[in-house]
Amino acid sequence: MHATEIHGYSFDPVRLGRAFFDRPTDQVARELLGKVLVRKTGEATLSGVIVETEAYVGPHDLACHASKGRTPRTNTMFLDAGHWYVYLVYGMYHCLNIVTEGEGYPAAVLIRAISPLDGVDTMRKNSGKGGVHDLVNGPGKLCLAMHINKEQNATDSTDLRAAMYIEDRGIVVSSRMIGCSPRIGVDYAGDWKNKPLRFFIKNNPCVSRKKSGRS
DNA sequence: CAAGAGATCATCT
DNA sequence: GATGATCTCTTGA
Repeated sequence: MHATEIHGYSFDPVRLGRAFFDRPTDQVARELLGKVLVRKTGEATLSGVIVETEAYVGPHDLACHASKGRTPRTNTMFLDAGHWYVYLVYGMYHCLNIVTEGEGYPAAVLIRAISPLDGVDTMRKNSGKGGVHDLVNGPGKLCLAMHINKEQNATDSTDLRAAMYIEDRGIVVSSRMIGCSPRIGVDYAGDWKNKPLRFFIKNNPCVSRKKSGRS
């Protein structure tokens, strides 16, 4: 793939390996900002810079699916770090997560929004509509545009043959560019609904538009 | 602009 | 039988 160039300085992309994801979930969620999600389908390569994430930190986190125990669905979150966890919400939209921390410990990061890089035309075709900024600014829309579904569930992003993975292209996101808020859509989660576990790049036009802040 | 409803179904009780 | 880690559209101030 092409190297990223910033101020004449070229950076060769590096695919993130298991060690990156096998760390505390909130830290992984923060550091995923600025990394690049790459999705290869038969017809195209789609990619974008991750600009919004949420951490679901373990079985004690009442917003985390795994707080209900190990079931056929949540089993994916118990896999080793770096696996994809994809599920259907509201009978209609898929959500893309990447498993974090060690095998047997259920936690993951929800990828909520990206800023498109490659394959914008294909994304628009998959979505059926939308301007560049409205294509992938939300977990459901992101999966629709990038043609992500349960076929990717429980696959390993760190496998060299993987059709979907995350790479570092040398984009630097300093801590003062990062905003933080409660997670979205988890009002049922008791004490956990207010925990600041949503992370986003401040003032980025591709961050999903919903309560508590784009700034 | 904010608030509310409806779509729609896999998953778990 | 109830419930969502969402999104879009409609209503009303």
